[in-house]
Amino acid sequence: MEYSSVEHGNNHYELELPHGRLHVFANSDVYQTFGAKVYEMADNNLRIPRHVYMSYTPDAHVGVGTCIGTTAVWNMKDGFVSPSIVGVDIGCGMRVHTTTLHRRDIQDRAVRRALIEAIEKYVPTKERTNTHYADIDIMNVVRHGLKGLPEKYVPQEQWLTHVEESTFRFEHAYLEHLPAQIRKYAHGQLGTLGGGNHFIELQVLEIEEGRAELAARWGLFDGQVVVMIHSGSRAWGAKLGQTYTSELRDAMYSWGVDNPDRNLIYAPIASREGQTYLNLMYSALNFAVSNRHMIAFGVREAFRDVFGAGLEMPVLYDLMHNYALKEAHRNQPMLVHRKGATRALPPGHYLNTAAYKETGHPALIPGSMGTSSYIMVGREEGMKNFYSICHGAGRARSRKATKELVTVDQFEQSLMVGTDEEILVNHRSLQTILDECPQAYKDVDQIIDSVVGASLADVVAKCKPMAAIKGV
DNA sequence: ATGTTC
Repeated sequence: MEYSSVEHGNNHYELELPHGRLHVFANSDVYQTFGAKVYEMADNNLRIPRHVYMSYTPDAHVGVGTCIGTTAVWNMKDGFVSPSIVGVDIGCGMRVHTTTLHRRDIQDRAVRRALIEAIEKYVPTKERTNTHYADIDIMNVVRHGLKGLPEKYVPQEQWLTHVEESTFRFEHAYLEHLPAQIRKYAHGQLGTLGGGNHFIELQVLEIEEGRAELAARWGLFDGQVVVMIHSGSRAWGAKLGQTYTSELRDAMYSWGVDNPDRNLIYAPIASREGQTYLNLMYSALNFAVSNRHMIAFGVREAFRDVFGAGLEMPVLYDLMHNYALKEAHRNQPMLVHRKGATRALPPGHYLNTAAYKETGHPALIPGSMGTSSYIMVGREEGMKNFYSICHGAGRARSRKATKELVTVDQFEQSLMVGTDEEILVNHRSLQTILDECPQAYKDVDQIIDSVVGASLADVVAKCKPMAAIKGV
């Protein structure tokens, strides 16, 4: 594929692909790692008519239909919505809770082991087999998000306000078109972690130099113990994604729409099919934010078992990296798809939730197991990328290739097993989660350097992992 | 990522 490119400096490249313009944000080291496949994929996405904007963040890598690390924007009035550019794990996102604990309070591995076991008791990775949360009406949750949860599951008022959205509003009449069987696992899966790259980590903060004031305003301090959660909408979103990928594929066929990639699915926002997907997608976002809320509720129970019932765990923030949101940009209503891309709004931006209007909100960026995660804040210059930054390190190689390349021994070494610095894991053997080892991912520090160098966001704190809980 | 199924 032939294309020309312009280097703007500031880790910003502009590529003229056959079907349109792609912006790439990466430092030169990361930029050089992008192969032909990600550009081919971008070009297929650029065939979707009337796109306003498309970009890759430095964590971009090949996904189904669309690369993970894509921001893609259409005008609401004549644009398209794509289940492929939302991704299969609708509403997948990050959440951080703070504590008053200091690193020294969990340095003892017996304490960390107790926390891991307590968390596993309250937060299953697959589904609950007991009758917990019988008073939660799952249809209320998918309609109203956090506001559909009984009050007793809201430990502090700020659990409802320090989130990207507490309720994603949509036309509830579309619930009539929910896939058959979608309710089957929903209740038993609320407040459960899931598998793959999803995790709960105990981390310790290192406040970035010169950022103590903002950190303090957010309730963060050096050496603080925090809990980072990465999970999504479980089977609810997966089922919706599958069903509507297939329905929209049929519609594309009937309209005679042709794309070289038959895994790239899209429909006009105004079409019946587009509207059905878009509305039901918001039910998955409500499930996802409520799922992370209930996971956090379980983590809080676990911490109280270990440290006493006086302990509170305020939420720092909860935000997503797989969705399509209606946002006003350039005085126009736009549909902003973020597939493995995180919104990072600057101080004062109107889209900020009230609690973070003045400072901008924390943008939560996970690393990989054994490497740091980051808490960042957006910059005004981020406007050039519709306020999107990376969603994490980004995969460097497939799960299969990772298992062939990396040994359990190497994985153990990267977790410093057997030393005082060991990062504890809930799994007895690392073999089952070998495809989640740090070697499967790009170097997160290079990704963060790319984002900072592009003036999209700044680092507020680095989060060092002390213990990790993973599903399979 | 997901539950189910060859």
